[in-house]
Amino acid sequence: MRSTKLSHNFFAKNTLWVAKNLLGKYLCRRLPSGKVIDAMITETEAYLGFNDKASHARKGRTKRTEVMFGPPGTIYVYLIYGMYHCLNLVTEKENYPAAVLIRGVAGVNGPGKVCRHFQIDRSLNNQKLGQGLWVEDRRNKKSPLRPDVYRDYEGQVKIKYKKLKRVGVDYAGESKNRPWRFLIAD
DNA sequence: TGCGCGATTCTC
DNA sequence: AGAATCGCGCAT
Repeated sequence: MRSTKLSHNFFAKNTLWVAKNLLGKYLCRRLPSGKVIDAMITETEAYLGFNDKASHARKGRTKRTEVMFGPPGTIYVYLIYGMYHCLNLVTEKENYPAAVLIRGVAGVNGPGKVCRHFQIDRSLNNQKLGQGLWVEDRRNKKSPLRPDVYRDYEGQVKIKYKKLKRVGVDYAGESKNRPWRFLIAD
């Protein structure tokens, strides 16, 4: 089976493109015990730029958001509601605040539960993808396609996805209705 | 130094 | 609908 670890270059692109194209990829984690676990990414959300009123970076560079200004492929983990961690992957170019929130993987729905499943906490914050955490593209041209996967006229593997409003950002004014949540269509 | 809140989840 | 629970950002 062909399996390629995504390079940082993959993340140095338009955040909406990254959020959409992470669907169907595999999130992989080397646990502290050394065991490697993985699951297919099924749901993402994009947080994009200075003018996104839903983004943590809407207030600019702060101690917390500094990581969102870092180089693409950086891991951003924060604690929410004092008890859940959320995993983001930093996108675009350095000094531009953007990231993709991993909202769900196969069998695990919800960003807090994703981090619990993968044993992700803030010790990974500001680290680079690669050692303890990485993403793989496991397109296998010889395996039968799932119902949510198809090929375009050039034979490229594509994934059917839905575009919806982001969750939990009602405070975000004009940004709250942006369709920047992506999930694999069932 | 203090205060209010949140890119959530679970229970009632 | 309400609770749990705490680091961060901003006001004092």
